[in-house]
Amino acid sequence: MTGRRTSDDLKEVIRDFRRDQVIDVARRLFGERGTTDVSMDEIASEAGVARSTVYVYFANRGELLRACLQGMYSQLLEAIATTWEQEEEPGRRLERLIEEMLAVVDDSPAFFRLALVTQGTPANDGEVVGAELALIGLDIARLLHDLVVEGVARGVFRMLDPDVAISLIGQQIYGAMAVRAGEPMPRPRDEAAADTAQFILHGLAA
Amino acid sequence: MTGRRTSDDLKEVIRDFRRDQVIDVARRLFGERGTTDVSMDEIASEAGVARSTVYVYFANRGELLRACLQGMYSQLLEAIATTWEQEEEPGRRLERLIEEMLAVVDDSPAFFRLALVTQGTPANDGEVVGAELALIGLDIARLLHDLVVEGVARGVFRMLDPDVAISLIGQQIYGAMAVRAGEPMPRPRDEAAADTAQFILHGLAA
DNA sequence: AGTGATTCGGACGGTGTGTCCGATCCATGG
DNA sequence: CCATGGATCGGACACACCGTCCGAATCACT
Repeated sequence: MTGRRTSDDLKEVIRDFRRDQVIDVARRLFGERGTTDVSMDEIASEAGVARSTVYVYFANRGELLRACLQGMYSQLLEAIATTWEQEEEPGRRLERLIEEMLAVVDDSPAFFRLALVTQGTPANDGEVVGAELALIGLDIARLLHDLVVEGVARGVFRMLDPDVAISLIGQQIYGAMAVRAGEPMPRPRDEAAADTAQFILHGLAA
Repeated sequence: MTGRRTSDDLKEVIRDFRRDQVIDVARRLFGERGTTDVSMDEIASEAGVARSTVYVYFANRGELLRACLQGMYSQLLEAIATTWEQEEEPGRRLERLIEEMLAVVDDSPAFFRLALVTQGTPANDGEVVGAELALIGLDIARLLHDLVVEGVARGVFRMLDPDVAISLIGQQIYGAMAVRAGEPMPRPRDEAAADTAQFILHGLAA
C-alpha cells in the first residue's frame, strides 16, 4: 500500500508476497490439523483472498503442498548449516542434527505426519510431495554420509559400510520424528535428541 | 423353528464370510494404492457387492479401515507368537520380530503408510485408525519390554532404563518399516531385518 | 408357495476440488 | 481527466466421493 511507483520488479515482489502469504497460512493450518482436514476454501479465507485467487498462484492443492514442504525444507537446511559450522565433533553434530529435525516436527506435527505418509505413494497429494521428500532424504543422507566417514576416520566409529550405516541412522531418526509427531505431549526436545543420538552412537561405537 | 441354533450359527458364518470378503479386497487395494486413492465404489465393485451392501457390514469408511488393520494386526501377532516359541535368545527373537513386522509392510506397503500417518491425527480416517494403532504399539511395546528385561538379566544387554530402551528400539523398527514402505524395490527382508537387529543389539550391548 | 432376511440399484444431499467467466477495483499512461 | 490493463473477487459449473435411504429383486427356509 505504500509507494507511488510500481515497476515490474515491484510486481514480482508483490506476487511473491501474496504467494508467501498463502503459504504461511497453509503451513500453519496443515501443521495444526493435517492436510486432509483443511480445505482450499479455509486456506483462502484464512489468508484473506478468494479461493479462485489461490488457484492463480498454485495450480492445485498438490502445488501448494509442495510449496509448503519446500519452505519447511529450506528452513531445516539453513538451521543445519549453521549447526554444522558451530559443531565439529561427529557425535555433537549428529545430536544437533537430530535436534533440528525434531524442531521441524514440533513446528508442525500434523503436517509432518503427511510428509511421512506420502513418501512414495502415487496418491493424489502424494506423488508430488513424495518426490520432494525424496530429495530432502537425499540431502540429509549426504550429510550423514560425511558424518559417518568422518567418525570412522577419527576412529570413534567402528568400521562398517557407510551405506548401511546411513540407512540405519536414517531409520532411527525417521522413527524418532514419526513417533514424536504422533505424541500429544512430547518430551523436551533436547532430551529426546540426546537419547536418540546416544543410542545411535552406541550402535556405531568402535 | 427346527435347528434354530444351527441356522443362526450358519448366518453368523455367512455374515463373517461376507465381511471377510470385503475386508480382503479392501486390504489388497489399500495396500496397493493407499487409502485416499481407493473409493468405496471401487472396493464394492471389486468385491462383487453393491456399495450399499458394504455399508451394511461397515458403518463407514473408518470402520472398514479399522477392520483391515485388525486383520493385519492379528496376523502379525500370530506370527510373532509362533516365533516367540521357536526362539529363545533375545537377539534372535528381536531379529525375527523385526522380520515379521517388515513382512507386514511388504504385504501392503501403501496401506502401512496410512497406518503411520493417521497416528494421533484428528483426521477423518485417522482418529479410529490411530486408536487401533496405539493399541498395537502397546502390545509390541510389551513384547519389547520383556525382551529387554530378559537381555539385561542374561547380561547381554547393558543396564539401561527399559522405557527408554523400548522407545529407542521402537523408533528404530518404526523407521525401518516406514522407510521400507516407501521403497519401490526393498532389499531382501531377512537381510534388512538382520542389519536392523544387529544395529539395535550393538546399541544395547553390554 | 409364502415369508422374512439379504442384496441390489439408484437417487439424494452434503462436501470438496478445479475451471471458468463476468464484475470490480486500482494504478498507470495518455 | 478518463481509458486501459492487470489483479482480484465472487459465484456458478462439472465432477467425484461419502453416507443415507428406500423400493424392488433375490434367496433360503419352512
